[in-house]
Amino acid sequence: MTIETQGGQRTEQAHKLVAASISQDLGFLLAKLHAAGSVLNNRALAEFDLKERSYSVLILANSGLEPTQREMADFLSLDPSQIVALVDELEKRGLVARAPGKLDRRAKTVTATAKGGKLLQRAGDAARRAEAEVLEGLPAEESAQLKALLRKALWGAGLP
Amino acid sequence: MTIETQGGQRTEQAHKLVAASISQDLGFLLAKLHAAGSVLNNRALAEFDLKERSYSVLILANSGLEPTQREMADFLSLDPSQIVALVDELEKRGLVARAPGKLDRRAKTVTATAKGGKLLQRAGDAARRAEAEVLEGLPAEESAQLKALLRKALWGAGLP
DNA sequence: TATGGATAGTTGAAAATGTCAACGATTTAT
DNA sequence: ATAAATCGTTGACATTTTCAACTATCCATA
Repeated sequence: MTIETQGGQRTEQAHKLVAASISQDLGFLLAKLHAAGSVLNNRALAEFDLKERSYSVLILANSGLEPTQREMADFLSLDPSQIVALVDELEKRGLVARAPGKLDRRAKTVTATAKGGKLLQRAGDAARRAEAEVLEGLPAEESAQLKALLRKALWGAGLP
Repeated sequence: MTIETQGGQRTEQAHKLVAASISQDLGFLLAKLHAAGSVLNNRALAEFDLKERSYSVLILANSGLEPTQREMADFLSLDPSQIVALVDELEKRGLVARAPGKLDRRAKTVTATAKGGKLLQRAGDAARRAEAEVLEGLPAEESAQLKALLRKALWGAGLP
């Protein structure tokens, strides 16, 4: 993810437009790095028939936190109906299972199956390689710093 | 953009799922902060009948760099056909003008009109306020650091 | 404890976006 | 001169987003 190379192929020039003031705009920077990262992520995950979305759901399902679909929707900033579709697909493939909420029978918790956990392990490796590629312009310390700042912006100082 | 408040309305709980490992994933963090920011940005820009996209195009048109549509598409990570639609709309509103490229008559450069420049000034104020809101969890120095790291990840060390 | 109002998941339709192939006009390379 | 590539544009198609409605369940309270 820097200037001249990306996955081996030449992809984007150091652009004259970098000089424009929009290069100081947080939203633009987030969108652009996210767009670049999505390409690499989805490319890496395609091997496992996953996309960023389904990968996220699978991670949450495998977290041990027994999230409900609603919690996933809130956390992933997705509409509940999109979660339905994503979980449907993962469930059909035997990677996750729905269970009625223990406390609330309206809710359904989603947990990864053993098969889902195994797939996730391999997919996670690929995703981490893709992330490393996105961050290849930053030394390790700065990568960690970037992620820490993003977390702090989202959730404040206290949390993870 | 921290935990309990956003634009005055309560919006998202400090979520139990923050504990999941996906909170360490760059793509997820970028997507989530970008999603949160987009809501605020678009809300702020609606007053001027702009969205993030058209706002970006207007900024580039007003940069003095006389970008071509192709350059804009590359820089904004959009399909050229989307630029056509965005420029069409801004041109119809008298905010930008197309001109044939001086060197290359296939290309068209897009520049902001005086009217476009004025609107952009006001819209820019609103956008900056929205950005400040997204970054309210970070002290000024860390906000600057975050943006610097994003730029470095995108374009390497040398640039802006 | 029964009733009303909220909430979880689901479905389906409508709107907005993204992706891609084709075309004419031009440029660039041979 | 000709061939191959590039720019903007159009239109078709797929994917994603957004939203309203519906059932089942929960919660508050009269």
